[in-house]
Amino acid sequence: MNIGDVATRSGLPAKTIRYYEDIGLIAPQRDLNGYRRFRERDLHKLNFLGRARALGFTIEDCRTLLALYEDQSRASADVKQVARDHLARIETKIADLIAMRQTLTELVDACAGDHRPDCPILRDLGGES
Amino acid sequence: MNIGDVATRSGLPAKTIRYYEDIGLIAPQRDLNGYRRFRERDLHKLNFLGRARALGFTIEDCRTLLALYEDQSRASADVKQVARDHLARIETKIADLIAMRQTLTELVDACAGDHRPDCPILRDLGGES
DNA sequence: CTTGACCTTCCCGTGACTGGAAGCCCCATC
DNA sequence: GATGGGGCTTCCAGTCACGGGAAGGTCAAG
Repeated sequence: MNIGDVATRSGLPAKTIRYYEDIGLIAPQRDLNGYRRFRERDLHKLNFLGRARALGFTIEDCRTLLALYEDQSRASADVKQVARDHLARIETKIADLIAMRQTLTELVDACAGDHRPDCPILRDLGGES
Repeated sequence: MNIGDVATRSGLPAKTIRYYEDIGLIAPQRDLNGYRRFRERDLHKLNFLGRARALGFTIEDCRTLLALYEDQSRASADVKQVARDHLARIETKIADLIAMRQTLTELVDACAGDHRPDCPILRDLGGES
């Protein structure tokens, strides 16, 4: 398979796949003409990466997870720890965003949104609340 | 006031304040020695920016909001639109993160987290669900 | 006069790509 | 055999909102 084929089959842009090779996540072989040649195993790894990235894992998390994936003697505790740390970061982000949403919703609701210049949103941002 | 003073009083790092000047959000005067000289009005703007950023507005949003803030003939509808667009982006992010949290929670709960290699998290990422 | 805190500019690095330029390769068609 | 178009290659630059750190000027206290 060439890069276009695995791009289609993995759903990842070719650019991203090259990037993943650059940073050492995958190591496809090369044809004599210099083209990358991907095997099923590479495609499998790319799908793994795509799923992990979709769950919000960082690239470094992905590197760790891939290594654990390939290590038959891993302990599931190690995997769980990575996932739990990530989950904690997500919880924090959600909480931050919900706080923003709360404030923003209040401000938007309080704003008349008409042709007049008076605006509670700007008053709040300006500290004149 | 020098940059250190406004940094303390606005809660923004000096680096950030210089950056805001670089990109044209503020325009403090200069002393003869080249030091930036901030007036109350600059500090006020910085506080505005700090609050807007804390609510997750992008820098470009901030530029728009600041311009509206200074424009006495603005329409509050314009401000509201910026805030509503931003709110929509936040809602999307929250939804994405909650979906991730859901999946991750299920996977973490399903994982024994012991010394054994068998791991539902990796099985899922590997597409062997 | 020296010390140390503060200020200046400038450049590089972050994360995870994305866009684009310049150029090679391969296949099909005329 | 020339040509055209799509796919592949590398490399460089840009994204966003700063942060780190170097090299050097400035100021107030002792």
